[in-house]
Amino acid sequence: MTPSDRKPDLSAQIAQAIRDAIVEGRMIVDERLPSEAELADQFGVSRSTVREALKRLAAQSLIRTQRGAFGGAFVNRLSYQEAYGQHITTSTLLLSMNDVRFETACEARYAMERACAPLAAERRTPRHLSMMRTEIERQATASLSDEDFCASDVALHRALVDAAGNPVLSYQLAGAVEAMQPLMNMITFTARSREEIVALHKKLVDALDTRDAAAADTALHSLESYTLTLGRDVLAARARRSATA
Amino acid sequence: MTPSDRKPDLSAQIAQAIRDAIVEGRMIVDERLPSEAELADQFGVSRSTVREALKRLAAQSLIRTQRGAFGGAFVNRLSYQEAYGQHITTSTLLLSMNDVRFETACEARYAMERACAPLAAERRTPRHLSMMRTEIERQATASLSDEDFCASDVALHRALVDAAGNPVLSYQLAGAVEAMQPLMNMITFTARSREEIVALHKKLVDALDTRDAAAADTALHSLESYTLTLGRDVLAARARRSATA
DNA sequence: GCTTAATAAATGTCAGACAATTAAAAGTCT
DNA sequence: AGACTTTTAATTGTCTGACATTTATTAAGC
Repeated sequence: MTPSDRKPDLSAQIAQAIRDAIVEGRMIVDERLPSEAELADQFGVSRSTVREALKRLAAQSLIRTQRGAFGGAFVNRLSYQEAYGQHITTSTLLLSMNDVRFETACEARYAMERACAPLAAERRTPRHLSMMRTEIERQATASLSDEDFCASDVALHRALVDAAGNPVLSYQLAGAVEAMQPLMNMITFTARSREEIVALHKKLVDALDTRDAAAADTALHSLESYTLTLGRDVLAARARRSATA
Repeated sequence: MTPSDRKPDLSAQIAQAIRDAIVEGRMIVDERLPSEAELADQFGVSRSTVREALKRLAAQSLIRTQRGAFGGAFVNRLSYQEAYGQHITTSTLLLSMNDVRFETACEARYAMERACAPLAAERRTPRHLSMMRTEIERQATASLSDEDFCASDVALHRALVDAAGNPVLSYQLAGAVEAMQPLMNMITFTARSREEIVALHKKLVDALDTRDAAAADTALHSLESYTLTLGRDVLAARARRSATA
């Protein structure tokens, strides 16, 4: 009855049928799907329609295709790498297209980072610490552009997340952290604010170094409120500009 | 040189080109893409190839299509609803296909839930509390199947996440919580274990009711370790069975 | 002015052809 | 027999052209 529940395309229906089979485990990883011609027969549609369905599934990394004899479409083992990529694309678009407030995204990001701070404090390796310290040094470089500063910030926080040693957590948080980058990029980081951030980053790494979960939590809270202040200033300045213009 | 860097299909290349335009903001929401025929001209390919590219984008909810005169493909505003759906599908598959250990998924899930507990304690409305209490009552019903018990568990935890009042956080966590369900479904909940879980759920809701973030955190910690125990028992039993078989 | 019919633009689907790729099978030479 | 080469068959990738279906606009008729 609603305008959106009209029957979808044949290719969408077929894609959904195969997707269900994969998600419900009726088809297992690396299993070969019937050839396009066979699928066309089975579903009673043309090969073009089947191909469109398969392309939909390929776009979600559910299948991969191989040409040639004994080729075909195979159920794809979804790798963390592929899942990361999709999650980041989706999260970035979700934020940019829905006018998500800076405060909201910032809050979500730091809430999630705090979630992995205790685990990171427990499990961080020397490699994690040195990676984070390398980024902090880079951030102290005066000649760094705002964009590069942001990128380094993301790299540091990514290291924090990875230090928790839980790939599922890393996957889930990658989207939140990376998707924030475009929002962060609109901030102009003054020399003063960079100093402040670098100091807080140092506190954070030192806390992880000494396995002090509480101190790490505090550092992240400080970082959140400071980032929030910076973001608010930018938005306020922008609002003033548009009011006078 | 690696086997994977061979040039992808034309339809994949075209999809990527359009995807870049959308992600980078060169095409804005609700903007109409050229017709399939025009795109075929522009890219110098046939209409079929263009269609396959568009289906890829549609599978990611990046575009929607409308038939008829003045129809065509339009840049789609990615809704939270669509993003949820994709995130859940991806997360579920990632977990089921990569032999993620129960412990890992469980840890990630509760770490993220604890992240929103303080916000939920602050912002929960009476509606959230009553929703959670309704689910707890249902969980105390002896006749409930294991599957329904799990579903109610997910509903309760979903309410907890939503109580944090941050849609971005809700989106990110939906995947983690829902993707756990298949793993949880393998657990047989005895009457004794259900009592225990219901008691912990009550503690959690009471903590939110009194806006006691620390108590909520404690309840979630207890829930995590208890869930972990249940999961480990199941896995141990399964290991015994397969050893004797 | 309102209703209805024609129109045109677009996507959806189909059929058939050929190109490109690739693993297996068959053939050939030493 | 074994190593190398050629052929073959299966399968995906791409193109062309046609027709069906949908739908907003336009025109016609009353």
